[in-house]
Amino acid sequence: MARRNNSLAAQILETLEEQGYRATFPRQAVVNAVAYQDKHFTAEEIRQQLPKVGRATIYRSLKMLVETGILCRVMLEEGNLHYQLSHHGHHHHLLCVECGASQDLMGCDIEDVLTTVTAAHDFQISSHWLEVYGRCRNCTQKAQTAA
Amino acid sequence: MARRNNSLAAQILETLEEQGYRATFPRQAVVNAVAYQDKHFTAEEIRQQLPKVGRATIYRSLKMLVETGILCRVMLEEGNLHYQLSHHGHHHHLLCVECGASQDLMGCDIEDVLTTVTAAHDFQISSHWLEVYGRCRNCTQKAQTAA
DNA sequence: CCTCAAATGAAACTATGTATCATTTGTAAT
DNA sequence: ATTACAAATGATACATAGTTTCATTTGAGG
Repeated sequence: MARRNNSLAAQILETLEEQGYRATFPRQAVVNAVAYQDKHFTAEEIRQQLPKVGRATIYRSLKMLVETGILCRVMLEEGNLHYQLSHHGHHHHLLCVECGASQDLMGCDIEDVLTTVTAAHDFQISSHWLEVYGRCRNCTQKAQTAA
Repeated sequence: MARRNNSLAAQILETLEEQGYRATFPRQAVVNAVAYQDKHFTAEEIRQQLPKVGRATIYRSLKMLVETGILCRVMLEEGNLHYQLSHHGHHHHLLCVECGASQDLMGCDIEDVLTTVTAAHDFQISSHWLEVYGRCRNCTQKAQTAA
């Protein structure tokens, strides 16, 4: 697991270097940290895990990682923005409101629905943002066992 | 136009009173202001329009209006949360990135798609959030004329 | 081992709220 | 009309999430 995350971090750093970003020590620390997370996370959480790295640097690094497509932002139900690794291109998230787990929803079938529906409104879609909230398999089972 | 907005404001205040909220002067000012907006707006925009009302009161009133279902929040593409009147129950928004106009998307057809897609993930949906970005009819036409 | 742009960190600033608490005000009962 | 009192307000401080500025440091190429 740790190995896998390390190689993931290495892979991210490689991508960044290819794009002309310097592999500084603080940057590497941030990349390691985000590769290590198993849930969506906030900038402040990363900051607490890396007390030696300056606050501005954490925010700058996360912003850069979002811009390069390595991270994506997820919107929680209450309206808070978190970050998480973005393994794929366009995709959406199934967010478990119980445990915070997040699954990717690939093959965005709603595109078709949206094009049809919005055509009636004379609206030209450029993009959309969808978040789905609910309970993952584990948490559904737990709830049933408890009841 | 002004008359219609005034009656809208009156209607909102009536709803609030029915729910046990007192019709204070600052509160009426906020309700008038939000009824007067023709686009989604921020708390700060309302505040600038009502310099005599305290900042905390503006935020408290907006929160209350969201909780009572009179306002809803919309997420802009960059991640900023704005407010707008919520005329209906569950609905989504078509947000014009050009002029900021927002149309409601009723009859949420994506529910069905979501249930089907997420069943494959053993995920129990409780809610979802969708925002659609693009260009409204006016702005599409303007762009074509200009080109 | 220089050089210099890129990156950093400290600190101040912005935006968007929430919490506290002493004071004011609507409302319902008298 | 007066009063009583909870609800609401406003000033202020605090919280969170992020950006900006700028003097200093550092990584990478020559």
